Amino acid sequence: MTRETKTIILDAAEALFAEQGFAATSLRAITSRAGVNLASVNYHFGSKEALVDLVFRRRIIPMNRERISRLEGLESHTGGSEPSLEALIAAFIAPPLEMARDTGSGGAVFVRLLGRSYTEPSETMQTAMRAMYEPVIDRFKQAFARALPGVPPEELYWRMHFMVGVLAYMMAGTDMMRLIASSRVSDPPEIGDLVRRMTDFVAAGMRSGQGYTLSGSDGGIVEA
Amino acid sequence: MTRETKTIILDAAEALFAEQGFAATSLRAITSRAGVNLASVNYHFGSKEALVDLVFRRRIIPMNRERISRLEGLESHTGGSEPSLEALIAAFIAPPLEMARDTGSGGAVFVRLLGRSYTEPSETMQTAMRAMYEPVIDRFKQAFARALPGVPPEELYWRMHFMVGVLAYMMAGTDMMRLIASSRVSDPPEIGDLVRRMTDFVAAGMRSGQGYTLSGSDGGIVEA
DNA sequence: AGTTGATCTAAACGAACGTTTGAACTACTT
DNA sequence: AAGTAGTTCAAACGTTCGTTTAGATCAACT
Repeated sequence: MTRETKTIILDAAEALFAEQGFAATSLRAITSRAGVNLASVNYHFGSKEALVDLVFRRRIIPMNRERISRLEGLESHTGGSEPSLEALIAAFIAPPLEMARDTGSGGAVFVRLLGRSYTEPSETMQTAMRAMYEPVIDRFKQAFARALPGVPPEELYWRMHFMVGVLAYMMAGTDMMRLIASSRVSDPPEIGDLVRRMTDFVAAGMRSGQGYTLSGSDGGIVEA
Repeated sequence: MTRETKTIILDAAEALFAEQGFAATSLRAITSRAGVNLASVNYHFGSKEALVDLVFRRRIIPMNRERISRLEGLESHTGGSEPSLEALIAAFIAPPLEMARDTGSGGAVFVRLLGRSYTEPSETMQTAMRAMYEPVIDRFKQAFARALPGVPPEELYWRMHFMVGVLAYMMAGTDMMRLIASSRVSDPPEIGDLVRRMTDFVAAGMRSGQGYTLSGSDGGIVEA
């Protein structure tokens, strides 16, 4: 069956890309893991590059649709009042993290791959990511601006950057600190817990300096 | 001269790794850019893998020494009182970000590379990073625990994760949002500004739920 | 001047890469 | 039963990879 082979290849490629990266993963490794012929990739996808593109497109598009959907749900169900900052953040970060939970359909593997790809420098990857993320970032930026009227646009821009950084790192799941930590804590992070921890952290960061915190950051610390 | 050739190769490799990643960068590309013979890499370093290792070791070790040095400076100069949370965060994030400013000696290029490598999945990279980061993480963990007595160890563990995530993403400098942003803001981020913005964001996040914020999340971490 | 040890050079090694080819196989139509 | 369009297959294409080799070049010391 046509459909099956393509899917099998996509799944195998996804897993290997997440484990080793794009350049380090050969078509032979992919087809071998998928149990299909080497030529299948070029037959069904045209090239390795096109395969990479489809691996991402297949998951990112529904994931971002889910984000937008949750955001619109928040905006319509609150009546006149604005959705809370925490709700906005959760709408943005929960879809990928919940995807990480579903180990069955390969979502978990993809999330790791996506997390790594946020910092992928290749031109192809950058433009592809940009195209897929543009509408999401735009919508959320407006929502955050309404939820944080006291934060100037430039500052908000940076804080959204910071949020993306936190999310990308957790998605990549490198767990640098876990590898190191002398005091090992709860090993399999519960997704609901993680979303809540992250939401609280990011929300506090986004509100900082608005009179909500006691943060006494004097510029003096910076220069040394 | 022995010293020079090794250094020239290290610089060229560093730049290309940052631009394209490890696997996508060939020894021929490195030696060509460095203007040396192809065999030089194997002669001076033994293998490509050993070259990669040295590229990191050369910069990370002094960088982490600087972090520890700033931390010790804080701890000794405050007399009896503990250093502020903001000061601790700045001691951790400023060295790499300031390194990103020095475009002359290649520091800027290395910071991008290092940021990307936080999420590098290869076994070699992971264990190398672990060995270099272990002492730093341990020391800062203790300092943060003293500065945030109300945050339970497990929660603190996650919040340090979040801090590393923010830092790694900014170091990688992918600027996903900048590529997208319809409203372009200040283009070359001033390092001092960035350190302050990031410190404020992370500090607020680290303190969240301690009664310092109005964060309305229902999480059970409420501290008197 | 000549020997020695370190460094550089050009050339080649086998292995692995992405891609292409033409024939075999499969399922379905007429 | 023959034909056809879609798919799979083994094999090979030319290229590039990391690494190795043997000889040239150089600086320093007896």
